[in-house]
Amino acid sequence: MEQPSYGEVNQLGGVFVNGRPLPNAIRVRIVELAQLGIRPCDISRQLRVSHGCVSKILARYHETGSVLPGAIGGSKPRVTTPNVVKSIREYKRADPGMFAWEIRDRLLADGVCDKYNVPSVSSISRILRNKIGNLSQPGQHETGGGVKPPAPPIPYSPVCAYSYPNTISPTGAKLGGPPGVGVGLSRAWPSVHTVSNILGIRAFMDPSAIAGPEGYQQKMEEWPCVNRTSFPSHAVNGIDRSPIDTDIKYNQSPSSLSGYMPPCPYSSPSQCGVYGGNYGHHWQPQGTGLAHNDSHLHTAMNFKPPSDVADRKPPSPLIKQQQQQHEALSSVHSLALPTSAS
DNA sequence: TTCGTAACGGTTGAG
DNA sequence: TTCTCAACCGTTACG
Repeated sequence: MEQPSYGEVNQLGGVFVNGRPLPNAIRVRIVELAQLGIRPCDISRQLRVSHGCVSKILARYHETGSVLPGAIGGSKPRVTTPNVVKSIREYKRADPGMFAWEIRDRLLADGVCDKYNVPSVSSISRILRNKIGNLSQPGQHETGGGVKPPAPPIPYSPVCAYSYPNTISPTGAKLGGPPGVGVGLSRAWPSVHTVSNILGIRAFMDPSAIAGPEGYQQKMEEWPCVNRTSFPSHAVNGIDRSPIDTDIKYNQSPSSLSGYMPPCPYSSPSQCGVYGGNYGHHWQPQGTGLAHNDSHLHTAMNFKPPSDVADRKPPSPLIKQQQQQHEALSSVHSLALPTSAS
């Protein structure tokens, strides 16, 4: 794919990459602020993220307990696994007059599939037509009961469980507005009691504080803060998402990184690129009085048990996701973000 | 003013 | 290797 050359600037002056999720750190921050009682509209203004996005992220968090973006791209796991096809074939063989909806019910009743991965009636019909045609359409293709069923052409694993993988899709970061858009937070939030100052993220969100003299002109791939290799690369939702490191197209070489920022003092899974990057020149959280009090944030970020999710989605991936998320959060918190000035 | 959400244009990755 | 398609993304605009 084409690497995004530039981020875009939204109406609030925030930088975003169209089509890509906000950095995890921002997502986490949105939830943190919300849990601190900050209104979504204030969060939107403060983080310069559209209120729609804030609303989405918070809604998603409330619904799933996850701040992580969903899995982008790819295809849903196929439900017509060889096992399902085999079962359908057996049902049809036992009762050639069986309707697709009956087969569907039977798949559910027999536990071959569950409600999440049971094929649709149309899918079953397609299976009957394409894969078991000689059984489903005896009038046309019946060649006798001894026909050896064709081998399922699909080489996927016969796993029925349908997962809804969520991935960490951290992407670019706030780098400041475009030339002329560098409206510092100090203008919109002049008080030292602003969310930014309270949480110590002014440099993070303040283009004037973080953008170079050329403002927002760097290509995305040149953004020192955009480097998804800095994100957790281990399993997400039970899926080894090690490729997640490579799916960032606008990464950078370590040399370029060091050219913009001191070596990240944080562990690699952290979003040092997001919060560090350019901001590192202006913001040295470690060892400062703005040391991040992550205890309250950890408290604030206690994720809801996915009780409501269990009924909506297969649970285990989400649990793993939340574990992943917790690690991500720990990573974020390990940035020693100065979320509290006190 | 605040908030929820549909529409939109974009990215992504499995098949 | 390339293409397709359906998932997701965040922004914008509207109510």
